[in-house]
Amino acid sequence: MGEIELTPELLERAADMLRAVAHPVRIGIIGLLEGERALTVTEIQKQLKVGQSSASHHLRILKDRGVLQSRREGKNTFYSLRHERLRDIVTCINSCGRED
Amino acid sequence: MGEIELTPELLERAADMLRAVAHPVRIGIIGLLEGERALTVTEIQKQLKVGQSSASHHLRILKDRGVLQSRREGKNTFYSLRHERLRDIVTCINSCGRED
DNA sequence: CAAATATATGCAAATATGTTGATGCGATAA
DNA sequence: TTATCGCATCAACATATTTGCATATATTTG
Repeated sequence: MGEIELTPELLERAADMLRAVAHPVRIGIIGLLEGERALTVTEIQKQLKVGQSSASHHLRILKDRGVLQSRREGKNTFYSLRHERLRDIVTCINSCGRED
Repeated sequence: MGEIELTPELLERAADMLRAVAHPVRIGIIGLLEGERALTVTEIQKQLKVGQSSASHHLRILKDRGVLQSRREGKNTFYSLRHERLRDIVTCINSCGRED
C-alpha cells in the first residue's frame, strides 16, 4: 500500500484520468452514478441542471477517458461507472478539502 | 464511506482541488513527497527534470489550492504534503488505469 | 556593500478546455 | 412516411492553463 512508480507514462496517464474528473459537472455525474446505477443523458442533465449539449459533451469526455461506459437501449443511452473506485476520489477530495 | 453531498459548492471545491492535482508534473511532485518528507524547489526540479520557473509555478498552484504546505529555512523553501491522503488519489487512479 | 544562491513572479505566446446554439441522426410512434 | 424524442456532434467563440524568459526578492557570504 505504498510505492508509486514515477515513470513519465504513468504520470501522463494519471493526469489524463484526473483531468477527466476535474470538473464540477463531471464530478456531479460521478456522484449520481453510484454502484450499478445507470442513467440516461436526460436524467443526468435534469438532475445537474445543465444543457443537453453540455451534458452530452461531458459524458463523452468521461467515456473517452475510461471513466464511464455506456449502452444504448432504444432511444436512450445509459451511462454508468466503469470503476466504482473512482468514487473514492471524490470522497477523498472532499475529506481533504475542509480545513482551510 | 458512502454518500456524497452534491451541493454546487462542494462540486466546485472538489473540482478545484482535483484540477490542482491533475497535471503530470504536479502528480510527480506529490509522488516525491511521501510521508513527512519535505523537499526544496531545487531538489524537486532536478528529480522531475523541469525548469526552475516551472517547478516554482507548479508548487505555487499546489500550495494555493491547499495540497502542499511550505516552510522557509534560510535560502531554501521546503515543500511537503498537507494531506497524506492525497497520495491515495494517485494510487487509486493508477489502479483504475486503462484496460482499453 | 557586492556577489552568489534559492526562489518567486510578471508577462506573453501557444495550447487546451469550456459553452452554447444549430444541426444531424437513429429509434420509435402516429 | 412524417413527426418526435433522445442523443451526438459541429462550429464559433470565450476562458483557462501551460511554458519559458526575464526580472525581482530574500538570504547568506565575502
